[in-house]
Amino acid sequence: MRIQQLEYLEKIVETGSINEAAKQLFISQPSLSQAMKEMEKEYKIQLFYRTKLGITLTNEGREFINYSRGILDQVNLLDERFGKTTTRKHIFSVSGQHYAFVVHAFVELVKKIGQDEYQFTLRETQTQNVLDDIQTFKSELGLNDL
Amino acid sequence: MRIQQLEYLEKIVETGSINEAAKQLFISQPSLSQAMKEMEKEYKIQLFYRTKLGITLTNEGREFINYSRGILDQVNLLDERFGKTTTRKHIFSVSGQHYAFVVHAFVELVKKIGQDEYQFTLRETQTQNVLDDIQTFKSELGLNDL
DNA sequence: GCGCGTTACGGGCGCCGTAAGGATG
DNA sequence: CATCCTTACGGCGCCCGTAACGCGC
Repeated sequence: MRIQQLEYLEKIVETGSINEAAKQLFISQPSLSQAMKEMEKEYKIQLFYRTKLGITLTNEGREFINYSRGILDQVNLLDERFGKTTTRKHIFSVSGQHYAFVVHAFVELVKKIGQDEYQFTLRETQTQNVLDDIQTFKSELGLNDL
Repeated sequence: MRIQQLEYLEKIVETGSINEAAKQLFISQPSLSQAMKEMEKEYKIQLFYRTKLGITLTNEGREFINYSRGILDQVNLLDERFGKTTTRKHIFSVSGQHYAFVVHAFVELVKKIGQDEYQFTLRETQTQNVLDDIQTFKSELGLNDL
């Protein structure tokens, strides 16, 4: 079992959907699905009922995530004490309209640079908001189709 | 950070030596050394003072291992609840005199079979004890140079 | 057909082992 | 020179991404 898998699980429960969780975790949906399968196999339990409207936890799954949170809480304590997040990160933010190529390029950038030194933010909004974000220095980069 | 790395750290502290810990963990000493370096780099801390007589924890290292134990305790709770150890494992034990080739073959076996279904034990002792172990069914296999 | 999750498969990175190096008693 | 740890380097396994599939609305 990897700590990462537990974090994945948390996100899935939070969103109620493997698809949505995968987007927020910046990984592909099959990878996430497989990661959960691995844990289910490792502990020989079933975590979710898979339905067409996302997923719901089984009773075992509910119990499992309680233990999982105990672990993640301890991990967070360690990370906070030993400066995983204490060092102020540089910020790089992009505001733009919703286009697949924007999201894709942004994800690729995040993966290439890594999140050790930078805090990345992508804001998907409307034309005028993009202009405002740039004018107020809320984002470093704006994309419009004007 | 991997849970495995924390378990490695525990063993090193327990034995006071990277060399000895590596033997007990069935991994090579450089691998273990590298695993600790990775954590030190990840959190930008120094865990040990490396001396010729093994290692000793730094103050930061002492604090780190306290957090580490908090995590491992939670992990153990989960493992115990979800049957990592509950299913009784088959036992395969070997008693023999201390020979490098015996240790090597044993380790290779453990790696090949895996520790999911079997509980492996290697007893290194003297000729008579080997005979006793076999006679009392304490071990399944004995090796002597008679 | 669209949206959800799964299965199949190839590639790249990371962990481990072997070998060689450095330091200290 | 013996012991302990580190550095260098190659291989294999594992995780992820792309692609194709199954299934229900």
